[in-house]
Amino acid sequence: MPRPSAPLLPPVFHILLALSSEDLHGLGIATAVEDASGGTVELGPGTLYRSLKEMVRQGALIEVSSPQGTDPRRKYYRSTDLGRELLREEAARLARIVDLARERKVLEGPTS
Amino acid sequence: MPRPSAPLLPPVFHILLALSSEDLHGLGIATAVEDASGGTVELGPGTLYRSLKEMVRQGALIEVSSPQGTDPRRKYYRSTDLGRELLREEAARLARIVDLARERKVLEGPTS
DNA sequence: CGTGATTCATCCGACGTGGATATATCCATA
DNA sequence: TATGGATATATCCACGTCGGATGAATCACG
Repeated sequence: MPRPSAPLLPPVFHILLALSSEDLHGLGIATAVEDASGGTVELGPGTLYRSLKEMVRQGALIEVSSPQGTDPRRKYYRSTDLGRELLREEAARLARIVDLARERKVLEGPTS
Repeated sequence: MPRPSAPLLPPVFHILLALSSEDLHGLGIATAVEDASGGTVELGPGTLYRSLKEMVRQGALIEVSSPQGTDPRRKYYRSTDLGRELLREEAARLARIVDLARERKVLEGPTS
């Protein structure tokens, strides 16, 4: 069971971020997360479906009817107000950390 | 054993960030991380000392002599070039994610 | 001195992760 | 329309990480 408010679990955060712009189904979320992060974030099926189930139970996501013409096996998900709120808080938390890193000039250095 | 390049473990990242501005000893790092993150990141002794040992082994940190007048039991650590490089990469990775969140306007919403 | 606080360190239970695996069903193609 | 590969959801399990509990040494202070 995830923690109440504290830092969002990374998979949950990335799922919410993927769903911030459009409804997606399970595997669609996985690939969206994968290439939105440049391949640095991996979402195995175990983590994926476990997270989705838990997020629906928690009220961060709802399942919506599949768009016409798509594989009927797909289950599409949409972020709720709660989901957007959780995402916003976590993004703000990360933003503060990145700002701190900027203040300390840790982002400067060898141009990779 | 940590993964090769992939996302830094959060504790390692926060330790490197804490050491980016000054040399600190174990417990000093823990408190620095705690309040730099506004209390959202906790560093238990288990995670702390395990991480420090591993980071020294890996070459991300070195132990330095304690400043004069401080508790001699304290072991002070300093970030190495490798440590700064790892920190820079991870900070850049987080910055990309935050930027993506900004593009999607997820940071806007109820003024908390 | 001696008592409580500080510091480092290790151990262990709890939990999250992602791959392996299972099952069903869709789609392409012949 | 039959068949095989791809797709999709779902569960299970081994592994790794996390942080608290605990221990031991030593410091500061009355």
